[in-house]
Order: sequence, then C-alpha cells, then structure tokens
Amino acid sequence: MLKTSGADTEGAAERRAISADLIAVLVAAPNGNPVVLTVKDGTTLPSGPFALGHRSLQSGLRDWVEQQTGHPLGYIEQLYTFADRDRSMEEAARRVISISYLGLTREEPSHRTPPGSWRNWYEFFPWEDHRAGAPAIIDDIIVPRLCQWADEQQDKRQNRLRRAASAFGFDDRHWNEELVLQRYELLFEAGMVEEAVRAKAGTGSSAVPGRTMTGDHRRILATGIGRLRTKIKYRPVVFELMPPAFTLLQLQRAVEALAGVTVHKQNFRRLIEQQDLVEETGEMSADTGGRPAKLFRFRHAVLDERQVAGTK
Amino acid sequence: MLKTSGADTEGAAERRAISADLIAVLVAAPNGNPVVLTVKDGTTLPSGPFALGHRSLQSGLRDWVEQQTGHPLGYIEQLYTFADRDRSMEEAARRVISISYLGLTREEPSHRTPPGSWRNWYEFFPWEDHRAGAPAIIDDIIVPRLCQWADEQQDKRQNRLRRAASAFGFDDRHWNEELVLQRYELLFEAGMVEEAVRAKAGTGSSAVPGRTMTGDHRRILATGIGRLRTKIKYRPVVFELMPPAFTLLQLQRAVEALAGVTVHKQNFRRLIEQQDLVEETGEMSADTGGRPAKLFRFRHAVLDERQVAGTK
DNA sequence: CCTTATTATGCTCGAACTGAGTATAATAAG
DNA sequence: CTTATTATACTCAGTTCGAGCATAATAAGG
Repeated sequence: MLKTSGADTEGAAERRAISADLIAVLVAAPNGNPVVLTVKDGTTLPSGPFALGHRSLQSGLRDWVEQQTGHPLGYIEQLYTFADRDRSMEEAARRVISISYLGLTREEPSHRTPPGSWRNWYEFFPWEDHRAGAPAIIDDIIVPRLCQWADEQQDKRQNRLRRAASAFGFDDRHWNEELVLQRYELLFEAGMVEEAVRAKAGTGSSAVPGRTMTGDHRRILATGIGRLRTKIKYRPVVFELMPPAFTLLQLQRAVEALAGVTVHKQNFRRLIEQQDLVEETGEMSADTGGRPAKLFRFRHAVLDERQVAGTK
Repeated sequence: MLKTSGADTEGAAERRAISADLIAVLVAAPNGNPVVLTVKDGTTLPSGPFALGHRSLQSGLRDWVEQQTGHPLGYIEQLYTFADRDRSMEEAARRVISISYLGLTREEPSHRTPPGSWRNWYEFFPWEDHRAGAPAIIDDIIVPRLCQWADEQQDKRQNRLRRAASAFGFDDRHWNEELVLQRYELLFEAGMVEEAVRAKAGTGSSAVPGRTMTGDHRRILATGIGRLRTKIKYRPVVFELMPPAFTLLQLQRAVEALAGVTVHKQNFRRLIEQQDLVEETGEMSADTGGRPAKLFRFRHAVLDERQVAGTK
C-alpha cells in the first residue's frame, strides 16, 4: 500500500497534503531465473518515503535498497510517476505521489536473508512466459474469457476483440513480448485480475491465475518488465544482471528469461559477437554436460565508444 | 529496513515540506517549424502546481494547458520526475518535485494570443539543427572549447574527449541526433552553458550561443526533444503534429524539423507507404511550385491493427 | 510555344541484416 | 564406444536499407 505515514496529528493545511514514495522494481536473473524483490510475503514491492535527508530521488532509492540488499545497484532507471486518486484507498484529502524505479542487480543476495524475498516474476504473470511455447492458460482461460467480455457489449465488440487479439497474439497475430502492461491493463479492464474485482466490489467475475499484489504494485511490476523487455533490444543492459564472466549460453538464458521467449542460438551468438559486446576471458567454463564453453566478459568500453544496440 | 507503515514517526514531520509541480514541453510543428510553448518571454516552460482539485497528474496538466492554448492535446507522455535539491535555488528545507510531460499538438494557436509564445526550439539549442549540414558553431566554438576543457585535467582527458566526440560526432563518429540531453549535459559539465555558470557563481568561463531558460527548464526541454527524436522512429507520433490532410513532403519536413536532419526523399516515401501509415484522400494539393502532390491522411486504424513502427 | 526550375513519383541495385537451417567439434555418462 | 549434450562454424535465401537514376507534372519567364 502506498500509505507511508502514520497517525496524522498535524492541523489541517493544504501544503502538507502531498507526500512522495519511492517504489522499486528490483530485478535479478540468477542462472536464468527472472526474479523481483518483494516484501510482505511476495505481495508488495519494496517502497519507502522520499525524505529530506535524501540528496535526490535516485540516491534516496539507492540508500535504502543498498541497505536492504547489501550491494550497489548496477543500473537504475525511472519508470513512472503516478498520483491518481482512485489508485489508493486513502481519504481524498491526502495525495501520495509514487515515483517508481527499475533497478538491475548482479548477484542474488541469498544468504543475507533480506526482509524481502526474491520471487520469480512469472508467478505474477503466468501468461507472460513463452519460453516453452504459449502457456496453456492463454488458450484455455484467457482467450475465451476475453471473447466473452467482448460479447458483453455489442457496440464495443469489434474494438475489444482487436485489442485482445493484438495483446495476446491470437487471430494470426504474433506474440509481442513487450506488451506486458497492455495485457495486464486489458485483463484489468475485463475484470479478470483480482485488483479489478477489488476496485469495484460488486462484480462477481473471478480472477485468472497469477499472484496478486497490494495496491497497484502489480501494474508497476508490469511496467517494469515491459520496459526491460523493450530496453534489452537496444541497450546492453542485460550485462548488469550477469556475473563478471559468463558463457554465451548463460547470457542467452538471461535474455530469454527476461523476454519470456526463446531465441535462435547461433544467431544470438552472431549478434553479440559482431557487435563486440563481449570479449573472451581466455578461460573455459567448468561446465555441466557437453563441450566446454569459452568464458566471456562484457566489454565496458562499448559504453563510451558508441551508442550500441543491445541483444536480439 | 523499509518504512512503509505508520509506526515510525520520524518521517512524518519531514514529508510535509513537499509540493509538486507539473511542467509541460508542448511541441508543435506548423509548416516544418519545430516550436515549443514558452512563457515569460521565452525563458520558461509552462508549469503549474499539482493541486488537490486535479483528478490525476495527466488531467491536471491537461486542465491548464487547454486553458492556455484552447485546444486539446493530441498526445501526452510523461517525461521525467526530478527533485534534486541543487537543481533549484529554493531554500534547502523545502522540496519541490517536478513532474514533466511531453505534449504534441496539432494546430498553432496563433491568433488566440496565449499568455505564452511559441519559439523555434533551435533558438535554445543552435547546435542541434543539422538540416543544412552541421552548424558552424560546432566546429568553430564547441569542439575547440570542449577539447580545451578536456585538457584541463590530464587524468580525465581521454574519457572527456571520447564523450565529447561521441556526443558531437567528431573524430570520425557520426552525428546521432537523439543525444540531445547528453550534449546539453556535457556542455553543462564543461561550464559552457549559462546555467552552469549560474550554478557555481565564480567560474569565469562564458557560455556558448543559445538562449537560456529559468532553472533547469532547458534541461527538461532537451529531455523532451531527445525523447521525441527517439520516438518518431518507432511510433507514429508525428501525425499528432500534422493537419488532417497533408502531402508526403510536408510530413517529411515535419520529421526533419524534429530530428534536425534531412532524410532521403524516395526512401522516406517508401517507408511510409509500405507500412500503410497513410491513405490517399483523393485530393491533390494546391501547391507551391512543381508538380501537384497527392494529399494523404493518417490511417488511424494502424493504431489498433498492430504495433507499428514510426518514420525513418 | 519553349525552356527552366521545382516538386512528385516510380524504379533499380548492391550492401547489410535476419531467420532458419546444416555441419562439425568437444565433452560427460553409460 | 555409443549416446546425449552443448559449443561453434558456416550457408543461404529473403528482407531491409542507403543511394541513386529516370520520368512526370506543374509554374514562371522568355
């Protein structure tokens, strides 16, 4: 929940009606597992108040994330700022502005047992993982229910069907993995996620599988995943998630974990190598099964050299 | 530990001091002229406080922009939120969060004489307009001064030179029109814009040509231009700036105005047409000079059909 | 009427990039 | 020594992209 301050004892004043929260979508990908940091038993994204002690929004976020996870954030990027009144259940007189960030981190802080825990993000969006083909949930549950929803209003039917088809890739449309937010919002609009049912507490329609979250944290997570899926294509940000040395397959698995789709192995290597994104360390991997692989490291120089493309 | 509940009172007193401003980068392109809406004699971007009466951030912005310009915003997109203390001259105890938006609008509201005025945005960034080749100011003033700045610190010299070359496209690097913000920030760091001199009032270095603005409004404008230059390449947003019917050359001129570079005419048409972004109206332009051109309109249907690319 | 300037529009051609393979190499497990 | 598994090299056709040539349709000036 976005509420961050307690008993409000001050006298009424207009000025104090606004406060600001920082919310983090903190992502890691230990051995090809896409995970996000949560608190409160996986229901909530870490968030904290923006206080006067913070030098800036970014440093405010860094301060308490490092405090939580114990290591610095490699990459941090602002996601979105929102303040819609109907997003929270606060009384109308108080406004909370939420400023969300996307952060990428290298190691998984397993042993330090942080107060939050890392969750595979597909627990929240089971329809987003297409690495082993389109999940059954789409054809079995989502598509039929969306069609049903489209039929509810004849005048909007065509439009709804088109939106649904384009978001979920049916009717000869292909799956576009970047549309994470559009899909979530479509399900929300159709009353197919728990958050929507929660909002108008009368609708009887039940939710589609997928863990829910507090407030609109799941929407923020969707925003973060979508942004990341877009970004890996034109900026070399995956490397923020990788250990110092890695094989090309490990890199590929990380990309696939984020994108939720598989890629052609040989073409992936070709792309990475012809862009000079990596260089050999000289060592080989003490691998599991199969021929040993060369180890690579990210060529940090590329960041200066030019505006490089990413992966895929 | 995260403070997300009211048990902790330490934050409560501090957070009163926060207020939020909405800032707009409102762009139009009447006959191929890239303009931005300003107030106070071109020194300031329109901005207004986020008040309790506003339903949301977006609607708050829309409210007073429509009030100012008299017509609705076709396209609106959040740019960035910042709150760095050293950005403003406010006393340290008060924090202002600024939430900036990029808006595109179709007509130029010339006659309604709004309180602000439209300015060609290259007045603020003379080095950004490469439509008639690289401006002389780059080779004559900017590059020499940047090299000089790089020489000031021997240890950082290489790094500074590389950043400068990559931003301004010298040393066999090519000009990348999207790096508007990087270029502005580099000039800022090198003390070559008035805002930087203003910040540390002692540095004697004088600024490079280009109108300055209040606070960091010029930085926000740079952010907006950069974002727009990126976006036109993969989303059909230019059409928000076009009249209902237009020739392909008019469309091309608008794109060139935004991007600050020229494009190959035949290839531009090929791209637009093969993507089905437009359709013929059936009419021809009562043109200036030369063969008459077909008039086109934007095919709004493409927005539903698929995730289309933009122009160029 | 004819020439020139100007814009519109159609078409070509090679380079680069992309998707989807085939083929071969190097290791571990049985 | 066969099978499974992964690594890595190479090919090939389709598509896209940058750059140019060629032609069409109009206005203005002689």
